[in-house]
Amino acid sequence: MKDLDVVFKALADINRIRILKLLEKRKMCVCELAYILDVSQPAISKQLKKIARAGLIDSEQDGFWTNYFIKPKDDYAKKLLKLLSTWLNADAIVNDDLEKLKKANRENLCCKK
Amino acid sequence: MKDLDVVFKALADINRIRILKLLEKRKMCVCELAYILDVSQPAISKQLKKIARAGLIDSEQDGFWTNYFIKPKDDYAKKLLKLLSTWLNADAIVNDDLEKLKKANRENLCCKK
DNA sequence: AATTTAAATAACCATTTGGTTATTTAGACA
DNA sequence: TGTCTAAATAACCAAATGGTTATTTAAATT
Repeated sequence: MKDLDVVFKALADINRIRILKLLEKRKMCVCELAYILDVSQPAISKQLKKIARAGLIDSEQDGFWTNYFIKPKDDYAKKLLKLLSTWLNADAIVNDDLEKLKKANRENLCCKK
Repeated sequence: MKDLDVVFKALADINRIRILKLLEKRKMCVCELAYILDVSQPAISKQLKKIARAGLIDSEQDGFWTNYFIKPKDDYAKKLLKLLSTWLNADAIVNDDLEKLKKANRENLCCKK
């Protein structure tokens, strides 16, 4: 039982949903997400940790950066992420985020200052 | 967007999940749920309100009692409740609750004191 | 009309949540 | 080796959560 409520909790926040909708498109690093959601880097780190603990995402080192990506670890995660991928695709906030994502450039956002 | 995170929030609590797994079996009144989950009547009322606002359940008057029952109001609710119905059917807590449900008798639990 | 009973609401409290700024950690490269 | 830089962690805070007890509301019965 414990596991399932952890997964639902991971999905029960607008910013975490926004993160997941972004990760549907591609791997992303912390600073890109912080830029797009317009919250601090530690806030994103904490949210990612919560999503990761729930078994929805994983991460890998990539040079300077840590890439986070969708990686469902069990049936709960698999089914819920699949559902989520069918939802919010016409949502205003999500689409604004995706617009911002197109312009986002890791090298400019993070390193250069 | 707002709607979806409200639905996930409604599912993001063990006691609310337990309530929904019970309502999968049959309509129930507040005092039956309070007895089975072993929390106070107002606690159940609050949880039910949260689940109802998320569009997962509805209620109807039945004599002295108010019956609550599964009633998904939109696609979010429909799909998530369907998933939930396939999960936790071997869960210890859920099965204990269902055992207790078999013995639960509205007339004895509520009215008689 | 008065009484009884289930459920809702109010008031309260401890814990959790989700953000912030400041600091530490660890990988990449000069 | 020493210096950058991205990400993690620590410390903090206001708001939300989920429970409690006490009280109010509203439906059903006498």
